[in-house]
Amino acid sequence: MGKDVRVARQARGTDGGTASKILDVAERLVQLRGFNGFSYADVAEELGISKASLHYHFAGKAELGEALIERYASRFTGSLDEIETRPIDARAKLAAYAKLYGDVLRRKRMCLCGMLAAEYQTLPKPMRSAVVSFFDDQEAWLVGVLDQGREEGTLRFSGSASEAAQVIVGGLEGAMLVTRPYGDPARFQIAADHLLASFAADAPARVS
Amino acid sequence: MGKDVRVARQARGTDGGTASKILDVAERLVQLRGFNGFSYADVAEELGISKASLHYHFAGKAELGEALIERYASRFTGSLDEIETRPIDARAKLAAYAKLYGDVLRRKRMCLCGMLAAEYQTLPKPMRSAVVSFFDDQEAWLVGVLDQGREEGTLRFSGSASEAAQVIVGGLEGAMLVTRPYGDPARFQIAADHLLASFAADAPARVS
DNA sequence: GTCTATAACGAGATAGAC
DNA sequence: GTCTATCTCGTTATAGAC
Repeated sequence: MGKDVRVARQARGTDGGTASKILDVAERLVQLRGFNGFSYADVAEELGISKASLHYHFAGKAELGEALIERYASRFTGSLDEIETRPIDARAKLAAYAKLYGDVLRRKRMCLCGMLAAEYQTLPKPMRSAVVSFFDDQEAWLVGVLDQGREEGTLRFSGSASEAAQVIVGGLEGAMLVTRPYGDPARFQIAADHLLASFAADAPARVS
Repeated sequence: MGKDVRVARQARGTDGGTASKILDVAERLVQLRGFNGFSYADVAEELGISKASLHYHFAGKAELGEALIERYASRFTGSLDEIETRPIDARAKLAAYAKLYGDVLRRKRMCLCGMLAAEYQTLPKPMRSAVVSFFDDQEAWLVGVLDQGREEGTLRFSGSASEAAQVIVGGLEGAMLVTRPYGDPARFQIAADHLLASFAADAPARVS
């Protein structure tokens, strides 16, 4: 493996190095407790290293936060690409998309960017931009699926594909948000199924 | 006005006294920044009083938080009662319900309990219970409206009314959550309209 | 009911040795 | 890369005067 690849993986926190482990722990803590609900001390203790070492890898909490979103978004993009490679129709792609959210919830976590959306007003500017970009990316991918589904006849919706994509992202994030206090994944599934059904073409259109 | 009423109003923060003003400021700060995103110092400075005075009215942040949810839930219940008095069908009641959320969002705020749901894992136990109770109350009211709508033929949905209520609460909370970073209320409205339409009976049923 | 003062703790961050 | 030690500041909370 060339040095460039190694450096790139390290920067992205995809290898098994310390930076990667820091991101793993911090990511879980943010998804569970929020960006304002964890500290460098929490991460350091869990990894058995000092707070000072954290600052070597990530200058400050803001930079750590940026790296968290970047890696999370990158992984999500990877999952979306993988779904695109499957020989399935658009409706099934939508179901696979919803399952990504369900997988996060089954690990007792909130979507990283959904959590950060709640804390949006307290975030440093670079993190804010990254959160919005995450949602933009999600919706751009969904627009492609929705257009495909409308063409092939598996999906049906009124308004623009962009609007429909916003409805889907909001619906899934909200289902995660409200489900977590109840600790019952079935609750999420009901909302997700309803949402998907409201875009399916195999039932008569209902959204005027 | 009798002493009992006065004491009760004071306890609930519905009069214009100091406790009420503290709740007003704290409520806005939590809805904007989250429970872990504001401090006693923030509230004290805005009101021009000392932090120590805050502790006279609310022993600690946890007690302030409980009082916040209690008052918020109580006001919300009042709004639901008011909707119930209107001579309108269930579908219109559902639209009025969604408008309550839209009103919050137009003030740039997140639903108090939606915000607290994100921070759920970091909340003191009494606050957690109060948050869950809030959602339970919302859904109980919605169940009544949904049953009415199904009987009178203005609403249509598959599954139990309870499940439908969960879908509605999650959908509205999620639309608020994702809309706020964009600062565009129209985004919320699109999601809310879609949600309402998916339960309306004037279009053919689509949720299997 | 409100104040000043301060305690007690935790947060993010830095210096400099190893 | 990682450490110990330290700094500075913010946060919650309390004591006690007025």
